[in-house]
Amino acid sequence: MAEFLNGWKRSHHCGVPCESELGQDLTLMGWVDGKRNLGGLIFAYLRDRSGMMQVVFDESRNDRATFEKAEGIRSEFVLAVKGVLARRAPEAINPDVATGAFELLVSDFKILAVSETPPFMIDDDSETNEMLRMQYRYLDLRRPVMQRILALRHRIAKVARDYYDAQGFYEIETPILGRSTPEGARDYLVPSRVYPGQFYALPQSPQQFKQLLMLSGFDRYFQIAKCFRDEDLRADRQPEFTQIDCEMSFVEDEEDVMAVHEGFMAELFRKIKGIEIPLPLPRMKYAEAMARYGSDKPDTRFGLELVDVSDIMGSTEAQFLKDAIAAGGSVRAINAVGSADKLSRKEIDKLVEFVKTYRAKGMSWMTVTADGVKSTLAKFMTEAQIASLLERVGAKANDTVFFVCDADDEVVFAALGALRLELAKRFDLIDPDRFDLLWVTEFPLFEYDAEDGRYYAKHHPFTSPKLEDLDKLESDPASVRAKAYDMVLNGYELGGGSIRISNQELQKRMFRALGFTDESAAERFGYFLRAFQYGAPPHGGIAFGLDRIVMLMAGTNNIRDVIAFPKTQNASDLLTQAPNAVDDAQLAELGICIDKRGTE
RNA sequence: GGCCCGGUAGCUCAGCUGGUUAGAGCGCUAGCCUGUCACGCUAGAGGUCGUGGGUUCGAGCCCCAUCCGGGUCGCCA
Repeated sequence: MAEFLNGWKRSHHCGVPCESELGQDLTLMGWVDGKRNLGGLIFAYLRDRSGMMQVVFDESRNDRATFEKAEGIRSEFVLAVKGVLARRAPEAINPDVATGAFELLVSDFKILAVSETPPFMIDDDSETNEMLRMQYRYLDLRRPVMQRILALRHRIAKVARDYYDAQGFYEIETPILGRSTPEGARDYLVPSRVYPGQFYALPQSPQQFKQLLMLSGFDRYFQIAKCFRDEDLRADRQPEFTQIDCEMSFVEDEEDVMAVHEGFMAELFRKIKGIEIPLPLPRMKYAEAMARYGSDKPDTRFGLELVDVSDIMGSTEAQFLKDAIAAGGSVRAINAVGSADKLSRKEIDKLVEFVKTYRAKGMSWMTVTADGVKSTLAKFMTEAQIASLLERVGAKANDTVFFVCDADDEVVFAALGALRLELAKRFDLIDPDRFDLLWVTEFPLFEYDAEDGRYYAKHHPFTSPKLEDLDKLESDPASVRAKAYDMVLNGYELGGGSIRISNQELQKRMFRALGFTDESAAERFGYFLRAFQYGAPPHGGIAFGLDRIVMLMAGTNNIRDVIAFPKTQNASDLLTQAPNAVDDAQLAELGICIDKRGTE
């Protein structure tokens, strides 16, 4: 049934022909996108990645064999079509299609491939279950919206290559098969056949290699790099993802690095969105981001900022608040302006349950009316305390104020940060056309892990501390700030980086602060530390999440939509059925013995 | 590992307090139709109700277990 092209050459893509091709003989190729058979006249759209063109088969014009063949075409058949491009009558123009004023009057055509009826509609309007879309990803990708997103992804990668090339960065590949590093995310491991019982690790990022490239004198490096992390997934997290990874030499100040890379973001928005982003971008210190937004990746497109009310609430009769503050915590509030008449008691209770998922023990609230306040806290407070509280958070009639208190500030921030986003979603406070870009700077260098009873590097152990905080490295590690920066867009972390430690003495102090002995540091990072003995230039860098950039520019909040062949939340590939069991001979070759009794 | 939501025709869904033969729209198949574009009209096919067990005179609906997909907390230097 299917025919060969037999010398036919495509003259145009389907979405391209316009005024200038009118009256010409064209040859188009593509997929049948719906057929309308009116009897002696058959219409269909032919679709390719550029768009669609209506093709017309006419019993009075076509010979009988051609017309009868046209009656047999079905959705998703692949056709090659020859015909004359004609203008449609004004009343027959389809304003919803880019080529809607034209049509191809078919003289001859070939069926290049037939198709089964697809399991779901190939269009942008149908809301098909994502499981099915992933099983038939090659069909899902035919949908115009998916074609647009992957084209966008290509153009973003192209802008990155052009921009960094123009800035003097070399694109250099680094290994996929590498060495497992103990700290950080869980590694994907690949067994070695040659060394039974030993493993390669897939890179979580090219971090150490790019720093070595700086030592090698390449001065500026970038790479569009696949990275792998064997951790649980989220709507914006996949086990394999792509970074635009950069590193540059002879910089010691964060500003030197940030200036180059905010230029990239501005270029992206200019070329992709036609939006001018004023530079420099706003900078916000980590401490401010946490205090105002309860997040190190604040969405600054709306208000509902956090307010510290510890001093006022600590002076009330509410013992549970006083205890938390005395234990080093705080009471903070969000004023949900104008929400009192929109939030029922039941909905407020739901919000209380919501913040509990962020480890908050509870949440108090206060609704303000013209007659006064109604609150779970009012019984603990004097009139004057209520008045100063309302003034502090700027509350007026019809506002609801929410309070979270905990002995651990992190819990307060996490709960109110999440509540803030939830309220914005609920009351539709976010302008979807707005792009708020900023840098978050001065991150803490360390993170204390209560379970392990030690400090961990918040970024990684090669991140440089702020030089002015050096004297606190041993005495007060929690207050040491890092030369680290994150780029944030609309509440998403788009990328992050740091100035690295290039000074050997400082690196040794850093390892000691992290609880490594000289021996254990050498054991884990020996080759890397040795490299720094041979002349390391000061350097720093950044890595952007390409998937997240595409996601935000495409206007989706699902990372799977911007990856051609994504994985499910359980890290499986529904199309290829990966991962899969392998036969015993293959395992034997790798020296791997799997105990199958436990797995049944 | 925890919590939450979902799984009924090819697709999207409805299915009441457990009660007759499980429905609708789209799609599909066949016929008619020369300006359609969500074509129209007529007729038709199409169901392990995710899977296994249980309760019951009777289960799509209730209970238990399990699989799959999604969201989220932990996790993600």
